[in-house]
Amino acid sequence: MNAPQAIVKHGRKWDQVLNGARTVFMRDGFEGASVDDIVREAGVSKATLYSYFPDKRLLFIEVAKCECQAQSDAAVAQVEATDDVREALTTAAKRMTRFFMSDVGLQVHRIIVGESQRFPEIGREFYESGPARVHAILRSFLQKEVDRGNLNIEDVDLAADQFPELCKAGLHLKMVLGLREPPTNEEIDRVIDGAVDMFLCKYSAG
Amino acid sequence: MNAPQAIVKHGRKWDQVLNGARTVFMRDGFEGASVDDIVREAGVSKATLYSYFPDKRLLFIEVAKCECQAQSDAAVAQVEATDDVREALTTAAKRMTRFFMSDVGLQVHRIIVGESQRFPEIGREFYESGPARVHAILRSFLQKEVDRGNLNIEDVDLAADQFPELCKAGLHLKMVLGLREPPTNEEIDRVIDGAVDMFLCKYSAG
DNA sequence: AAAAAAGTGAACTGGTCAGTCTATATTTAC
DNA sequence: GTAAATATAGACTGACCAGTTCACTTTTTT
Repeated sequence: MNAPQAIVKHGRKWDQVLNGARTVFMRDGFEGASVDDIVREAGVSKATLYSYFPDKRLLFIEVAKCECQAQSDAAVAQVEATDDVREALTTAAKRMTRFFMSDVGLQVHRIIVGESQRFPEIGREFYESGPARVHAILRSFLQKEVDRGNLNIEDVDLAADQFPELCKAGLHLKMVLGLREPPTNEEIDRVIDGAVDMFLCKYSAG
Repeated sequence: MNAPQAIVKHGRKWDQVLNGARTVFMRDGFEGASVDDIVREAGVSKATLYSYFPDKRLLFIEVAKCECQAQSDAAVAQVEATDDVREALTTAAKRMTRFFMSDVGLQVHRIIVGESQRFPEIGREFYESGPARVHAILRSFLQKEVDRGNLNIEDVDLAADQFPELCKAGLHLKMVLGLREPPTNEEIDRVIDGAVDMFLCKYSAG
């Protein structure tokens, strides 16, 4: 029964630490989370946590990177699988918007923005593993459609920046600040359709 | 010489306290600013500060409200003075974008977003005195142009949300996270023109 | 089963900080 | 000129918290 356990690069409690940290950081924010809370939640000793991570900040960066990569991968997967441009954009917008409005998405955004002053590398890691990936994928999708003659875009880079902003349209800021209930599906559709309509109005070929 | 000093609603040192607080909060953020730093900067004793404000949080709210009102008043003034729609929108966009990218605008945004979890009323006060005012003014301007027949907008509320988002277009997030230099005037114009073009492409009458 | 690796718990250090208090001084109002 | 209001310095309290250390236990490897 020498089942070849996947190489455990970090010792038995690595996952516990990371899961506990994710739970507490997402609940209490960076400053609000105490390391003692995290080890309690993780069911792990403080010494163990500090044997994995040199300090609280790097632990948080690890958590944020994992969340971001997972979510941004999911958000843009199979956008390129669709032939119809409107349909592809609508799908992408749906995924993006849902993530923007999700509890995890909002909380990561709050913490990253709040801490980016004190710890600039947090901001960079987040940007690279989240928004930058979305931008790159969107950019290459748009370029492909331009080459195919389906879209007519002078400044593809700008267009790839505009589309995600349109998907936020007022909702995102209000949610980030905790000023409203999560939007209904109808509200999300209204924003998404508005975004796609406006985007295609400007950039449709012909 | 009984010069009728303007009614000092708050004692002689009120302004000193507020100015010192603004300086330190803008430099160090909310958590990063210690009350001792603030009284030192303000040239005032700790007891004096606490005679004006019951706690640090309310002091910060006062500072943030002042900044926001001043800035959002300036940002939308005289938008309605122009007859040409494109010109009016371009002017509004310029003001908004400049504020979004200014040191004060970025820092207020960072602090508010970071602290809105712990102190929800901070988020509300900020929203009411900033974004909500911009939205209201923009909304009424757009409605007026619709009534005049210059614009054709089904959902004026949505449109008034879309326009400010378009003015951010990638730049804002990068600036908030400290990932780039302030944009040049050319970069700002590129974003603004892109925003106005797209907006009018969708909503121009006729 | 023995050795090596990983984990434990709890106490401890050194530091920070919000908010209070007191006895004293200065400014303003009458 | 006197009383009331306002301001002062800074010590103090009580709490919190990141990160260390150490003697001890459990798990894994061989």
